[in-house]
Amino acid sequence: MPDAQILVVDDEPDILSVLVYHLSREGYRVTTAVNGQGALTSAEAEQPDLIILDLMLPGMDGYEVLQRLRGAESTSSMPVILLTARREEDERVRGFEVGADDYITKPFSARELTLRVEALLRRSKAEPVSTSRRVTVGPVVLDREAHRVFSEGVEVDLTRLEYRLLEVMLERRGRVQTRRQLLQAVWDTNAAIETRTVDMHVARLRTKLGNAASLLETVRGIGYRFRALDK
Amino acid sequence: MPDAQILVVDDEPDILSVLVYHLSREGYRVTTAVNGQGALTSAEAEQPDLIILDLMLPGMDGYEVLQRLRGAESTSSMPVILLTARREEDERVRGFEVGADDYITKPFSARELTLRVEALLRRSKAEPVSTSRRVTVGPVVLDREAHRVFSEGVEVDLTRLEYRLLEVMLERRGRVQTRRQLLQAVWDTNAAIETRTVDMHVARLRTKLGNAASLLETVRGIGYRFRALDK
DNA sequence: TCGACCCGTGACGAACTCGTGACAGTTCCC
DNA sequence: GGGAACTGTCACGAGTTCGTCACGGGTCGA
Repeated sequence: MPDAQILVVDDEPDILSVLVYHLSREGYRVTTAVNGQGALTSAEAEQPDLIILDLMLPGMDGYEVLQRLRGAESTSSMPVILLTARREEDERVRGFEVGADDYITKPFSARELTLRVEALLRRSKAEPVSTSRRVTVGPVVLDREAHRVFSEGVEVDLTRLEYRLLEVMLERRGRVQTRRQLLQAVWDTNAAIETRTVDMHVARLRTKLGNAASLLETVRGIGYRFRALDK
Repeated sequence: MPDAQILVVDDEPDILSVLVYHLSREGYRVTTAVNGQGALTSAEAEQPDLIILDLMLPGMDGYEVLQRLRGAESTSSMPVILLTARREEDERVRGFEVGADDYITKPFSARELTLRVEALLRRSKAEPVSTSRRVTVGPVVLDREAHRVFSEGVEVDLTRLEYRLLEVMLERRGRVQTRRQLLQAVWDTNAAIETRTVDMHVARLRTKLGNAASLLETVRGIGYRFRALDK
């Protein structure tokens, strides 16, 4: 975390200054933007290590900013924490679907802020999630070449969908995946499948993973997340 | 990894030069090609130790290049790293299916590049896959010179296709092979053959292998795999 | 020409996989 | 504390996949 640069985007001066204050005190370099256009420009130009983005902005709202960030090559994998007053699940779901990495609801404590910032920075530094023929997360090993999976050293026998589901969850470890996202990633095209079916497969996968099942966490109201274990 | 020769295939001058720069600096001999035809020719002529292949090429694209490499005897087991900007899963899956050994997504760091190159060279050196006169995996011995096969010390009499199928499975032991891959490897050219026919030959091969048949595993929904018994 | 062998395909049953409804357990909010 | 929303688990039927059998066409040598 030392010397990381953070872009804070918020149009309310009060909140902006609170954010800047806390983050600066923790030793981060902070830059700011007060609207969507400025956010995009700064993100592109300064390549910050993390962005904190308010959803409610004049003109272009947070979703659109996020969507555009994800669309551009140079910012597509930039860690983003969404900031919102709304507790609505729909909002959060939409946020994760558009590609948010984490979420903070107002009002928030300084401690919550820094914890989330640290966690996200650590995570994105840990692994430039890329595709290799073998993925290891804690006690879980997935070997793409052999198409085999081990949990705590023991081979586990997975069906095609279970394997695929695990593969996706491991690749996107640390990030919440909505049921819809999982459907899209695991079940090819927009299959006409109940989102509840995902739960079923998660359950089956968990029983087969044994003790490691606890790493596959439920995020109530949103979806699932495979815990990212930093080394 | 000292003195290994690498063939880099990319039509974009910028990326090509970056690749050449980094690889040369690491001490590799580097040759280049800017399109599919040139890649095939160079691979054939220079027998590089590794190929880095961009997916997006003018004319013949990376998949086709890879497919042709895998189809020709002298290049069929050449280690290939695919290079792509696309993060899509489909692309990756397709890449592995066609026979890529690894994958790098743009943008990549110099470090990631050299790590993957080293890993792959090390790996392919470790298992001198092809053209050794004799392949032994557990109780199964295939003697290329004598064109004979033994299972648990007993000679087994195989037909031409059975022999070829076993040979391919042994060469690629530990890796899942889809029916399509097997068709391509065993039945030369894109024969118009039902994929189910592969099953039939696997079954025939199994009965002849006796107890060793259990090493030739079915991976439901995917294909087959010969269990790798590591020394 | 004939028989022996090899090979590709269709058919079919067994085993497995998967999606869904139902219901119980849990969590969250008021 | 009570109710609503959400999640875990069970059971079951439909669909898929795979192993095996049977058969017919093709090839090759005698």
